[in-house]
Amino acid sequence: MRDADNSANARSAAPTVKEVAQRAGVSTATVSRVLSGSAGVREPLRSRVLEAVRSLAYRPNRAARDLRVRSSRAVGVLIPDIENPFFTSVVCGIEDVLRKTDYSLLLANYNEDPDQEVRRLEVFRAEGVCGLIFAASRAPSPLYVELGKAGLAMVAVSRLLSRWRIDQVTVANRDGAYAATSHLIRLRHQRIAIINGPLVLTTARDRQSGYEDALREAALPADENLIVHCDFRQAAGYSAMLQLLDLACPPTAVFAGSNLLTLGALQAIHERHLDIPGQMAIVGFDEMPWAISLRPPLTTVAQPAFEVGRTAAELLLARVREPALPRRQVVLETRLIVRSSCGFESSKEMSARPL
Amino acid sequence: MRDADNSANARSAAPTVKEVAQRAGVSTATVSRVLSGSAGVREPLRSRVLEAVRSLAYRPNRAARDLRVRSSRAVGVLIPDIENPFFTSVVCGIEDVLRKTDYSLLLANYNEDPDQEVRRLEVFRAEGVCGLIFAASRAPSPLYVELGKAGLAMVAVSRLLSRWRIDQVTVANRDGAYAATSHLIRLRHQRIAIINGPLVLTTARDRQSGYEDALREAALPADENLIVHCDFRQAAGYSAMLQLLDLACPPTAVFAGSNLLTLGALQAIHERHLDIPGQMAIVGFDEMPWAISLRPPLTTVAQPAFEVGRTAAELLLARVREPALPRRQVVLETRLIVRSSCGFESSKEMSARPL
DNA sequence: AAGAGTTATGTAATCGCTTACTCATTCACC
DNA sequence: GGTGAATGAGTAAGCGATTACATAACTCTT
Repeated sequence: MRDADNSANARSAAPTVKEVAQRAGVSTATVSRVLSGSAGVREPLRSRVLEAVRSLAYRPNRAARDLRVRSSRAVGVLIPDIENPFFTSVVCGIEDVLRKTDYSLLLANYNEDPDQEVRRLEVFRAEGVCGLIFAASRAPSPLYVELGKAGLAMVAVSRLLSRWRIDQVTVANRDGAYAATSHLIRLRHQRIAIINGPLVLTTARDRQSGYEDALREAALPADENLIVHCDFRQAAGYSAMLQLLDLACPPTAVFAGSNLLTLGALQAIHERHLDIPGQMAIVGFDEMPWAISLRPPLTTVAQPAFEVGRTAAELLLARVREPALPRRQVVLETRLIVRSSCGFESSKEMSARPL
Repeated sequence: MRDADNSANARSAAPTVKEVAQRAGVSTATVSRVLSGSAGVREPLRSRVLEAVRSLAYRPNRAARDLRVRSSRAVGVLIPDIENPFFTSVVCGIEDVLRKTDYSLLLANYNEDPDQEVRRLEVFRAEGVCGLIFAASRAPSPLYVELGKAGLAMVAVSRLLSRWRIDQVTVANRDGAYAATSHLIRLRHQRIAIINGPLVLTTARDRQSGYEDALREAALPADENLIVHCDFRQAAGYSAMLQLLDLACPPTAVFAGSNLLTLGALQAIHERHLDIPGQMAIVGFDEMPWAISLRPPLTTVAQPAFEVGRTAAELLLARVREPALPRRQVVLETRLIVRSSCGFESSKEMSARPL
């Protein structure tokens, strides 16, 4: 029962173990053993196999291996928004550790869309990834828990869902938000707004706490109108800022809960031709390589995104190799970088600010 | 010869065709036929199979399918720099068309490093992608041609290597650069510098031509000192700009040949506390969502990155399905977006500029 | 030097799926 | 109604790798 020649689409006959074995004068088992680096194959054969592999430019067929072993060497990385510099940095961190292993990285972006999110997850499942690093959407699919129950190694980054008992790596969101808000308070702002992501996400919830804690500590009233929640996209930040600007009594400062929200807010402020920080101070969350070239240079809470990625990859690898490991949760530090989008403690603008 | 139970890592027994067949009371062949949507399976059986599939939540095992068919349903996308917004937009475009098919996307980033580039390519090869969309590095690996010869469907985006005879999608780089430079000339600049990528890449070469053409046409001398080549990273743009600024007779305007170069140049100018456009005008290449929030709002040549991605994906799919198609090369338009980083035709700064 | 123990290699089954081929129907037409 | 063609469903052979088991080839030890 020969199949028809389907050469059309196929690359011209890649060599197989069989051919390598033949050329080296050994069995396929021996070839496989040499390649997997395992157990003993003695010297005469060993190098003959290696030589045959080299001369044929043999690369094992992944599909065959995966089928046989029932698990692949690929880790899936699922991010909400590939156009968000924070996540791209995280990906770079993941790559940095995976590069040194023989695991490969499958990246998928779901564009903050829960439907696409499950679609991508299914692809990963079908593709048989051996592990998954992800940042869930605002409305995370139950598929995650299902995959977890099925024994897939997983680690959540950045956005956590509080009740999940899986490995996680995130940053000190509360502290960062607290630092940002305190900075604004120290600068004598009284009406401080926050533009934040959806509270389902711990990211947003923790940043919210930091903001509220700082306000409370300074005995500043919390004005409901100054708190706006939206998704994490730039367009949302833009509308949110517009909404704040249109308030009867608008804020004098705003804390934007993520880089894209910051960019959106900035855009709105500029469109209204307001002076920053003179008429509106702004502090962001997340560092961007071009933050210094923004108008004005942006004061922001920097997250160690690259390190988040590195850590996540390390946790994942550890769990892939040792599924029964106890659950770990790592929290990395944030750092307030003061540039000029909020003014300075003793600046002229400050004293000129209307109270 | 039963294998040992390797349940440790494996997900708990996913259902197989066999089980579906059993439950539906048909043969595995029938199940497969129903699922592949092919040829005739008559009504009583057809829906029984579908029902069984649903009730077992059956998903075909990709590894098995790929092994059998000797080709996968995954297209590889290889980009030079995931932190470059241009490429992330391209990826979004690709995703947008792939999403509507049953092809999945495998994304890899090589971080402008030729070594990593071949590493990633090998992974794709091993993973058995059915097609490849890529932007090659400054020193592209011969592995590309090898893959091409082996019959892999490929399309090059953005960065072309002139002698390759493969499907390509790019933009009107010469025209864009010409427009940018002419804009500067119209604004009465005489010493116009260019910070550009390596000339091996058609991207850089074409932008160079546009720049030179505009200069020549205006009978402006081409000063070697004002032309600097480097890689496409932000750090390179930064050093390049510094180098220009340190010239005995520095330029009054600069055309930066990509978004990251622009950001780097901007940073250098800001660090030197020079006024833009008063002391240094700048025009960039590539649009960024936050271009309007840059200091100052950036005048730039916009490329339709998303469309580049869409087109590339469409070309690829067409070629996967019909490998013998004649080679196609599509060039998309660029558009100069004038904001304020170059000043305006009749602005005060212009007349005040020292000649 | 012979048996026991150890290690190196080969044999062949198997992973889950697709599909060429075979056989059993059904259908159309005279 | 009988024959040939067309169509539906089943059988089973692989795809290329890994690996349990069998076997052959060594070490030792006494």
